[in-house]
Amino acid sequence: MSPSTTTPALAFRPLYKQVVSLITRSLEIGEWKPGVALPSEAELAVRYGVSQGTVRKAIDELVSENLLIRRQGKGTFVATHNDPDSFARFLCLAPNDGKTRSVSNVPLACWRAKAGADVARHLGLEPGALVIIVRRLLRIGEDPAAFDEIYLPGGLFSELTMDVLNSAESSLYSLFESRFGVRAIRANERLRAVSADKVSAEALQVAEGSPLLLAERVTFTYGDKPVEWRRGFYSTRNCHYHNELG
Amino acid sequence: MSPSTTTPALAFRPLYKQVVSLITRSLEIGEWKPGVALPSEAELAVRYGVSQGTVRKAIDELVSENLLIRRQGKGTFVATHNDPDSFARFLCLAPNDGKTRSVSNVPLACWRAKAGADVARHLGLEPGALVIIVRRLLRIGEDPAAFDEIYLPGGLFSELTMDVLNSAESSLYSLFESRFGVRAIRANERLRAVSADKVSAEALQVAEGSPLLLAERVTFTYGDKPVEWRRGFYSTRNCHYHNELG
DNA sequence: CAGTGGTCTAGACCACCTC
DNA sequence: AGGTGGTCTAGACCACTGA
Repeated sequence: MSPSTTTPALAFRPLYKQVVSLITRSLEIGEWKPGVALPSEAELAVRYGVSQGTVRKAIDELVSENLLIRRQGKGTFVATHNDPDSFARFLCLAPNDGKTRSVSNVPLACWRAKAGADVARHLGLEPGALVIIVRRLLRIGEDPAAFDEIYLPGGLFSELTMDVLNSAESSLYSLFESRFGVRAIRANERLRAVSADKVSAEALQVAEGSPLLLAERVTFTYGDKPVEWRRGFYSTRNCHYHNELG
Repeated sequence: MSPSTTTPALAFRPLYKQVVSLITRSLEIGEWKPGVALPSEAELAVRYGVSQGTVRKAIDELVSENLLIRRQGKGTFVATHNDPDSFARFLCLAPNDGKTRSVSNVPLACWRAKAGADVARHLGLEPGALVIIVRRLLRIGEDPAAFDEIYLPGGLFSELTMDVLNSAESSLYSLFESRFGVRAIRANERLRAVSADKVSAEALQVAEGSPLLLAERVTFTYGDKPVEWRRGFYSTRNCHYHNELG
């Protein structure tokens, strides 16, 4: 893998970027499972035929993308949603008073349907393809905080049932990861303010017509492949959606 | 600046972190103004008595914090809100149809007042201190999209008047930077869904009671010093607030 | 103690921009 | 041609972890 043989004149691709690709591929095919340690930087350097510095730079990039986690003196680990650190990484809701409360997940329903045009587009499926729909309530402390309708591609989650949802003790992304081998990496969210319809008003125990925060989310796994489309209605009486602008 | 003399046993501080501090300080005191080029990495290495690699690592960090911008072959520049790249960096509103539209800023009012407990707390001022309050409308294309009430510490913006606001052609942060030497670096935002009161309904041309997105923002400059507290009401009929979760 | 990631250096060479 | 940032290397040493 010497630079001279792998870098055509017009599309220069640094060595460390190639190492990024190779490591990503290994993550993708499951060579290293979530939570386990990668080989040491020195070993990887030998494996890829580059210097340790180049491996470090590649890992730097993957750490900044939240695919890997470094722990000094221990090693470099594959990120996982089962970890306490990145447990509710995609949950932007927080109590107004700043006190931390337990978050609990209450599955309400789970059924199969054919994808409409909208859902199919967001999930990159053919219209009419099988999708699994999950309704659930999220409680923060005692308060019902979010009412979510979640659309999943049938091909990836075929074993998902109400029983499976009920047996899960942790977050949905954690369940997706350990039970279905689907790792959520990043997500795009769009927020709007809407009036509560009957169903969400009831679930969230607010008056029909109350203002709610509507969050529509597409979640991606490796290779920017969409694996979830979600509509969440957030009650912002006791909570808020927080965002850091950098 | 050898490591042995500058790193007490219990609080190890890497050299490059110290360089980060030194560069930040120079930015803070205005040694390098927004938009201009820093000395080359080699020059900085000499200046700080470290290797070029260490300077690079320091700059890497400042680039990732959006304080500096690298341009290969040209140099490293101080980030600025006047730049087309980072023009509306803190604006998360986008049209639903994805088409880009011009964003225009319509100042509505500007007056002085004494800070209430809330505002004082967010701005780190004494209650009763002088604050300047600005009301403005943001149009995206032709649509009124946001109605903002902005609280600024009187000490930093004493020259701010309606005339100044009207004469500004670009974003507010750009104005703060070039006219008042106050550089907005990052911000924390809290979102809620609320019902439109009379004033905001009128400004945004929606029915009173319509659901609106309320964004409360604290903006910080160097050293995590708060310089702005803002309440923005967003109409999400034609726009949405977008957020990327990594 | 040995193994891991983290820092720092010096030097070579490459890609990009401008004159 | 000469400057800038960007990549890559090899090697030394430091800080942290756990047996």
